[in-house]
Amino acid sequence: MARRARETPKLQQLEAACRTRGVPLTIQRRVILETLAERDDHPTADDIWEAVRVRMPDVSRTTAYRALDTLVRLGLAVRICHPGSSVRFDAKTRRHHHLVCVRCERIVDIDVPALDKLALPTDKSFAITDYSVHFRGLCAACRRARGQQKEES
Amino acid sequence: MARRARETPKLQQLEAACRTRGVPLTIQRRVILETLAERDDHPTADDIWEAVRVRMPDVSRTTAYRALDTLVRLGLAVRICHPGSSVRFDAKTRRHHHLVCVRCERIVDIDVPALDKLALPTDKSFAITDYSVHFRGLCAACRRARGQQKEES
DNA sequence: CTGCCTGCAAACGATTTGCACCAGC
DNA sequence: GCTGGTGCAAATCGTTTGCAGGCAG
Repeated sequence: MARRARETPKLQQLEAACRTRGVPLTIQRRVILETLAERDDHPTADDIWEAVRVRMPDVSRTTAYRALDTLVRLGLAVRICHPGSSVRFDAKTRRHHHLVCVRCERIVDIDVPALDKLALPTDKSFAITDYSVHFRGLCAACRRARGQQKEES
Repeated sequence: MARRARETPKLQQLEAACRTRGVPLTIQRRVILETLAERDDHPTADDIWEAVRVRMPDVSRTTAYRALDTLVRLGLAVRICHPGSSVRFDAKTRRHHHLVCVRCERIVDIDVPALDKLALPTDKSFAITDYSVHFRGLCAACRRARGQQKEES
């Protein structure tokens, strides 16, 4: 009980990542990661901002956005289900899957018949009617680009 | 060549859906669906608007947005990878999957160990590093709500 | 001490909404 | 003809950016 503020594994990761990559470890980043890590819904940047303000009334919304961005860059958080900033549509309504380039955010269809008949998990509270698999990776162009400019911050 | 404008299967579906649900079938909706159906990238509403304007210079951007919305309601198109209008974050970076409520757009984590070791498809042009499965359905609350107010337009 | 980070306000881009007119049924 | 759709412009919402001061290393 008396040991100093217990370090969650996430915070330890943050410290490590900051040290390794020479990124300043600010209080804001710490609190924002902590807040995000406590939740298992999938909060928006604004949700996080609201939550963080309880402990830290002076954080600006901008900082919440920027810190989340940094956490993603450091690999401590992920953006869910949202490549790019605008909604995308698809007229192909039958089951199929997607390749998403994590760099340029291009999305392409992929047909993998073997994945079209996965058993739907039976969840008590959720009536599942369909699914699709999102594969993340680098498209050819981005793989080439990244190969050149090594580690980009 | 002389047969009248070939009806793509998508357009036939549109006609059927409109008739069934009493939704007016306008030229704009027709052209917008046609334009969307021709593409296999995953265009944004604006992309579609640009493309539609080639054939129909007077469509408004608003109509593109509204028609796409209608097409989704009619089940002729889907929104890709984007529940809600803002980015969501998750501190859980290890592989896991999601249940997405198509009505309230809530996203919750689901652990399905059986799905954690799917074989990654080998795509020539895409270097796949990870994946996750998105299950779509109705959460308990929405299932109840929808049960009551039957078919909502 | 130096540079990156933060806070604030303004800018921006995507999407939505209110209203008058027009087209499908 | 009635209802719902369209076009336009303004409003809104989420997110980004430019700049001056502050904190981590």
